[in-house]
Amino acid sequence: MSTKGASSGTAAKKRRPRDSLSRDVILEAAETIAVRDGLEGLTFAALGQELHAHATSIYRHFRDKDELVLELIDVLRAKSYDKELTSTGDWREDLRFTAKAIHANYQRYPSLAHQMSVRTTRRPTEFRNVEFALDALRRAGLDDASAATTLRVFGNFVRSTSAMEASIRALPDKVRATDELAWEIEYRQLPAEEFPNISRMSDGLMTVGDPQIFEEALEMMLDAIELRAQRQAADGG
Amino acid sequence: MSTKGASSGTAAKKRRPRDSLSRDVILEAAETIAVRDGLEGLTFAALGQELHAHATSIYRHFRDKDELVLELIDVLRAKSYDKELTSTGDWREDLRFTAKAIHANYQRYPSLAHQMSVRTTRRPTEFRNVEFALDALRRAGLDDASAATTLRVFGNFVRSTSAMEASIRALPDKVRATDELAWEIEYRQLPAEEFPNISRMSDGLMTVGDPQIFEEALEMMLDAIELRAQRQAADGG
DNA sequence: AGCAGATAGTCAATGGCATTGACTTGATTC
DNA sequence: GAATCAAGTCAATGCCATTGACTATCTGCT
Repeated sequence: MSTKGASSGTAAKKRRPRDSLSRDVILEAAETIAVRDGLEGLTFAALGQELHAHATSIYRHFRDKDELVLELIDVLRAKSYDKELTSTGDWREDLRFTAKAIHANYQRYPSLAHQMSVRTTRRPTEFRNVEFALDALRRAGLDDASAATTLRVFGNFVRSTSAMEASIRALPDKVRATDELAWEIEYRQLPAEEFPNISRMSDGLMTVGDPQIFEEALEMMLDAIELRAQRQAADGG
Repeated sequence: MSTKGASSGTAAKKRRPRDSLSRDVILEAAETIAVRDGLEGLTFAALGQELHAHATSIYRHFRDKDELVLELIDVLRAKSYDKELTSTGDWREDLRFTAKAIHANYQRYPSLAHQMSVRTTRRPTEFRNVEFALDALRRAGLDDASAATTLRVFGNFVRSTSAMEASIRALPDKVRATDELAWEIEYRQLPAEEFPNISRMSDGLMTVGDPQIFEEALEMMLDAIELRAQRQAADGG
């Protein structure tokens, strides 16, 4: 009944119905691919296939790939942690919460993490988080100027550390294996006299992707913030 | 005289003399290009041109681009900070020194920084730095286990923060401008009642590439290490 | 109803890129 | 001085983003 007869028979090439494509539809497909194949798999060709559309149709909705990826990142963030953001009253707990949310989001999409950390730092959609964190820092006892500086320090720390951890996870297994092998081989040849510390602590140094590291680092950062606040209180009083 | 007569006349295509290519020669050319055009400009074609050789000749010396880049990174690091590494006796100063050396190196080659942070973490060539840092941490008062953990925390922190700062610097100007514009526009529309902290501290929040951030973060990390050592001493005694 | 224009999908082509396999050349060795 | 083998070269492949021309299809207008 519809336009071009042969829609029933043997896999006829159909033109996608008009207006069936949109930013949202495309972003959904992009997410599917990104989750399945990572950023490397996210090509216009793959997108076209996923959408049963011609690859270049996407250009009707996004200027270029960068625009698409950036918006995908925003979508994914919104999904993960723009929801509930209510203070517990404990500034440490509040900062810990935001940090872990970012960290978790980066680990969920490892191959996007680097872009997230580098392009996302000043997105308008983050105002709410910035306000929340600033409030926590004020409650920690920092004055306005220190809170602003510390926010940037803390934000950079959380983002960059999370991104690096994720990026290492996102490396192809083969690459990681090769990298580790190179280390192993030379490690065994280290003279204990020249490298006493390494020799003594060898076990503690090997694991790299350990999620424990982030937790430890986070607590240390929070300690440092607390210390800074104490010093400021001492100065002021 | 030489082989194929016409070497004098109008720009004859010469074959590169045998054995005139080597890993070192290629890496030197790679460095030239990387400094001039960044990692994006470092292609086999560009390399070929720089070397007056056919692009694919390089495959006789490196398995693939990854191998080349990785070795380039190693060369650059060796140049920057494998030289002098003598303790000042002050553990804080020693850790600060290594951190700043890494940071400086990353900023010198911004487009390589991300790879440096992700691929370099366990290179055999870093044993000397690891040993040095571990020694400093022991002198700070940490026991073996804590020193090992803290080293990883500190190393991750330094590398990732430095890499992120560099990566942002390495973004094309156009991209950065666009990103900042988006923020600016929405920023002006924020209701001060809903975002009191942001509104009050606006000035302190705008600058992103500020090198001050790294310094602040570093001192905070060192504070945290000191605190940890103090706690450990208190526990033990 | 029928036409004009615009919008959204499609298609074919381009140019950049890494990588591969077949070739050539020249030095070394017997 | 012929065989050999490594090191340069060349042509081709395949993946990728991006562009400009083409073509349906929907909208509103008369």
